[in-house]
Amino acid sequence: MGFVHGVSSNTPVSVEDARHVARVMSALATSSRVRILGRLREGPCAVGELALAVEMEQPAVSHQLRILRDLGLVEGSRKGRHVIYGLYDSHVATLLEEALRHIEHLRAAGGPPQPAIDDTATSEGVT
Amino acid sequence: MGFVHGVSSNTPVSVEDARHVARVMSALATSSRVRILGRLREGPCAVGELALAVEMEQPAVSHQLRILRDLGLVEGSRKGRHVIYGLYDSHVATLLEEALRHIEHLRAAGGPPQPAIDDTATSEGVT
DNA sequence: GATTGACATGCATGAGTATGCATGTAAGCA
DNA sequence: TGCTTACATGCATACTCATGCATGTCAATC
Repeated sequence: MGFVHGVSSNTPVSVEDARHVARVMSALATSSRVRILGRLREGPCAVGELALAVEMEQPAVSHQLRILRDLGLVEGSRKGRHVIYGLYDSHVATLLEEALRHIEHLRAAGGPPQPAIDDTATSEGVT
Repeated sequence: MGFVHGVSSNTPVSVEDARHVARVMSALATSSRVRILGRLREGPCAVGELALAVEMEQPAVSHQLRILRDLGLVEGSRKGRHVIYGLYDSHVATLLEEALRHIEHLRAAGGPPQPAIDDTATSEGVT
């Protein structure tokens, strides 16, 4: 059993922080948003283009963008009749990359318990 | 506006990866689990102790532990009549710390849009 | 100013899930 | 074996929330 003891950083997590973390992380708790952020990581783009890229309907994308915007993860600015969205800052990209790196790590490790679920219908709306 | 273009890492995120990320991150999407992980980060401990630490009822903690276990974030081993739980590996701690670092970053930046919601009742069961 | 294009928002629906309560199960102890 | 402690699991409930459809709004063009 490879437990991880308080090796160097055992700062207690306040309830407030926990809530804040949960809120921000909940943005990455849905694959649709992760895909949106993933696309945005490649560069800013308009809503319609985003919808095509992630294969979702425009209203759905707008809804998710609103959430991501409220959380301060993305930012949009009007450009003519388009609204170009992009990641709020590089820190967001870092967070996303850390998440990706993590699952990569899991894959490499052979994956701990890797649920048997096919995951095909995990909060996903597959048209 | 300070958009983040594809400066160096624009690897497209596959749908599969997005789902996986979403799944893992959903573990951190609830403050109760974040608190549990936060406590565990300080060192392994039994379920009852955990329940006291995070101020939740034992069954609730068990339920969340099951989820975290299924996701491979924590690990438990029987020690007499107790079951000691701990973070699965240091990578989990890293992920948690990155999340904490992120909200710290947000705070420092004055916080982008910091929703006006009091958040007092955001999926939380305040005894 | 009327029309078309591009997003955003409102509303309703359906699914996932966190929590509480009661109960089941494993492990020490008398 | 019977009892108590420490967790886990089942079930029911309430709630959050992602999506779809319809509609409203802002901007450019004719």
